[in-house]
Amino acid sequence: MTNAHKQNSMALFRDKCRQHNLSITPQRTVIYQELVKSKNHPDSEDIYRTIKNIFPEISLDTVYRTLAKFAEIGLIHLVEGYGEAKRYDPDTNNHHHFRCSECNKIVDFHDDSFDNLKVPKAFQKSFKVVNVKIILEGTCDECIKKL
Amino acid sequence: MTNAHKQNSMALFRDKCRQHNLSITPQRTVIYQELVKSKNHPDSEDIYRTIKNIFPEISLDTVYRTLAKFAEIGLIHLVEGYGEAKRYDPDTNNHHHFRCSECNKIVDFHDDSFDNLKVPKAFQKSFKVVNVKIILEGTCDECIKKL
DNA sequence: TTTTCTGCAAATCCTTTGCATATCC
DNA sequence: GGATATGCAAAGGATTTGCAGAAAA
Repeated sequence: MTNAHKQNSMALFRDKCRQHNLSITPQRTVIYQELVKSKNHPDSEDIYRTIKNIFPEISLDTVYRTLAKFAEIGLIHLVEGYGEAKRYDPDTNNHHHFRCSECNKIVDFHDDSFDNLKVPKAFQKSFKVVNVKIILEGTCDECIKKL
Repeated sequence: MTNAHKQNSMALFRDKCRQHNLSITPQRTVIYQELVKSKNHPDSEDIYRTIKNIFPEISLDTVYRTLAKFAEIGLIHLVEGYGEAKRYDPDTNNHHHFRCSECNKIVDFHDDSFDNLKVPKAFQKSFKVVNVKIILEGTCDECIKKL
């Protein structure tokens, strides 16, 4: 996160909380601060461990609840782990996936422009990229009808 | 999976198993057959439930072990759920992620060509796509040095 | 017959939930 | 003061593990 973003982040935090009628508690404040400082896309345990030092009475499930809530209101993003079970695909040919956020259905699709993406040069130099995974997220045709 | 693929799939299964010195057991055979038949990217429970009818003595952890093994040798792909804890990102600006398969580190990157992908027309018609998630998978600079 | 796999049960890891108390607005 | 959040403890779901017997190469 850039410095400009860091400076504004606490204001963003307060605005977002007010918008969604969330109380601004010391726990939430500290959790958000730690998250903004972090560089490694932490999980709840990571945040909990860090905060314990400066806020010993905080509980792990508050961290879980708070991070989930932050993600729900769009203050932060969930980048790994969806709480879902592992799901498998017997088709190993090149294709991509759409996942419906409502019913968790996964639909395959093929698209040339998605297949031919060039990995950024900065990565090719020092990283070995084996796979490019693309997931479209949204609402599927059936769920649109239901809503 | 197309008919051509289905016809070849059992041969593929046997070849891959032989290549990796895996015994061809009834359990593995049935699990792979069910997976090929499936259309919905099933999880271990789904496969287990389906197989129970025709193979009542199979155990759930065999299904878990088998699917993990199949994915390991590249016979099938893991498409959802990484067994990892949920991880969060305080940066809500447009960017993408690289994840190291060795150390699970997640690195942010920015790239215009990735930002400007056009969602396939077939999807725009009947699906509502809210987000395009791109994850590069591979080995990071530090882990390359270690290996 | 030697290696590999399976089934069972127990354990583990991540996460959620119910409830009483404490805190925020 | 009423709504909301927290902490604790217990429960839950998904997955893994250790081990002994069974099946594969």
